[in-house]
Amino acid sequence: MTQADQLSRRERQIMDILYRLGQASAKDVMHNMDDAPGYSSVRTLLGKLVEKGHVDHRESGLKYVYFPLIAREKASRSALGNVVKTFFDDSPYLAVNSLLDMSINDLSDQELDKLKAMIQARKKTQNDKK
Amino acid sequence: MTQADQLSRRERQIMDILYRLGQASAKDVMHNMDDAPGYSSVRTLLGKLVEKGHVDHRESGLKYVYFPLIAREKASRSALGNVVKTFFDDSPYLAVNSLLDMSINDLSDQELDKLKAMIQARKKTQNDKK
DNA sequence: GCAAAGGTGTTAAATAATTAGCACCTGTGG
DNA sequence: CCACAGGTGCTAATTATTTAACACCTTTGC
Repeated sequence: MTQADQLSRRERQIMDILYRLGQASAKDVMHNMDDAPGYSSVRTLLGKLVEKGHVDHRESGLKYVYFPLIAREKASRSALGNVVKTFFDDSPYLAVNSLLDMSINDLSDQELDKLKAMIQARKKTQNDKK
Repeated sequence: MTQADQLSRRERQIMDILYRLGQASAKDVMHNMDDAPGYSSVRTLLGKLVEKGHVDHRESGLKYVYFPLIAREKASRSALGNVVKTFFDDSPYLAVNSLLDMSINDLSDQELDKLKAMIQARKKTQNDKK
């Protein structure tokens, strides 16, 4: 059972915002929801996430700033893995394929070169192991 | 606001299963949840998803088989896009990078070759446009 | 024919999520 | 000094989600 499966609708929404921003005050979170509830509600939700251990907060001047407790990178792997499993028959190849396809206009020549080099390196590694 | 933001915890869980399996009976769905509620509950949830227009069903012999109404490919793009936005600063490059990195052992030499070729083709297209 | 198995539709209850309200505390500017 | 702005903690009510139960219908095997 995955992590996100434990969270309610609003809780996930907020976690995503925290991962996107890195950290955020209650007000920040509210302003980043396009169907935001009241300020008070957002605060309650954040408190619940702290209770559940998904989020922590520190004082920043007069207010609190909240941030995820699971590192962004780890969470990103998990999220990516779920998408691959759910929509790409657990095949990273198909996922990369689709990702390249849908972002054809967002990738610079330079980035494409780097990806090519990275793939080449992977091949080398595999061959070494044989 | 994304599609999944409208669904409750259980509803998303079920949608994911339907996308993973392509189609499924209520019993199939239940057996694919590792924290499954009762059979009756699953049926209610499925009914709600039908009501909301996310899912349809057809008779298959004696029972119903449910399937998502939004095509898998479209949904996959959306899901992938969300992950890129949430965890990779909206950069497809970083996402592909990470995906290659975490699945190094799952990609065959052949697949790596195909990806390389695909990237090469993308570069060509870009150059042609200039 | 008829009981058992395995579906369905519908309804109602319990639980969880979501929202808002109020009292309080702390700097800030006049 | 004191009112105001902008936070916080806590509590309560509403609403949505989640769950289960019951009555019924259809096929299957004896």
